This record gives sequence, C-alpha cells and structure tokens, in this order.
Amino acid sequence: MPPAPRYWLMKSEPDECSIDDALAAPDATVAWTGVRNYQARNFMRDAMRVGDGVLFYHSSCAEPGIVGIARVASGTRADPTQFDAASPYFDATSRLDDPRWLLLDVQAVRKTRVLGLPELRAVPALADMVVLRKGNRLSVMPVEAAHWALIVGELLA
DNA sequence: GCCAACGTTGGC
DNA sequence: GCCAACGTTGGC
Repeated sequence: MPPAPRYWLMKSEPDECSIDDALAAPDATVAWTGVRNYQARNFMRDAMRVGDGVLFYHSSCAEPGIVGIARVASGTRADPTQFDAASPYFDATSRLDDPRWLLLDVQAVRKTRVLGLPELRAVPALADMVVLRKGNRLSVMPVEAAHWALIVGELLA
C-alpha cells in the first residue's frame, strides 16, 4: 500500500475565511466548516493527520491561487453548521446522533505571495496537480510530495 | 453573468 | 442499476 499523502490543498473563499482571517484567529487556527462533498470529507476523516502540510488556496475570487502555508491541527469532528438552520451549510437530513459532515482545524503557518492559477499552469512539473484538472470541484485534495517541495521550497521560497 | 464540468437526486 | 434532470462549483 502506498504511503498516505502528507500534503493537501484546501480551498477557501476569501470572503468567508481568507489567509488573513486564519492568521488573525486565536492560535492562527480555524475550524474548516462547510465541506459538503463526500470525497473531500473522506480525505479529512480517513487520510489527513495532525501536522500534515496544507496549501491554503483562495477560490471564487479575483485572483484564485495559493496564498499561504498551513497545517492540519486536529482530527475530525462534527461540523456544527450542518445543524444550524440559519447557516448556508445547513443540512436538514443530517442527524445529531449521526452527523454526515465533518470538519477539522487548520492552523495557518504563514502567508505567501499569491501563486495564481496561470502561474501554476505554466510549470510543466505541476501539470498533473489535482487543482489544475479541468472541472475540478474538490475543496480538499491531496498534493504530491514533489509538488509540495517545488511549490513551497522553490516557487514560494 | 456565463457556462463547462461535475456530483446528486429521483423516476423508472 | 441506469441515466436524465437538476443544482453547484468556480474560473473567466
């Protein structure tokens, strides 16, 4: 069995939680609410471990791209927004005694320059990154160690 | 605002 | 279990 991925990319809409918001939070740590996709949830539940590296990505904004480095700071627990009827993430079919949606804590490590999509696409060694795949809609996805090394060690160094 | 791509739902 | 319709994501 291949080793579990140790690096991830997590998308956040900056209007909701930007890298600045995360850095300003107590302990620079935020609860990653709002994941409503089974594949993304399963990555969090089954594969992500405390200490794993995270590329903090801004989506649905003027300049989408990687904007910071973070780390996984907890295991998963129920996402309370699924039970909040006032939340856009409310899920009327999820049960308190069997929560469908999970979250984990993410701790921001540092803000970086914006490493935007056009720049990422221009690097041949990054061509098969999940985030660059056409039609990709995952909000939590694995990052290969070599891609992490190139991005964190060189492009954002 | 547009629209391609994708995941989910639900009828059959 | 199939698959068309629908809703959502997210870049542009």
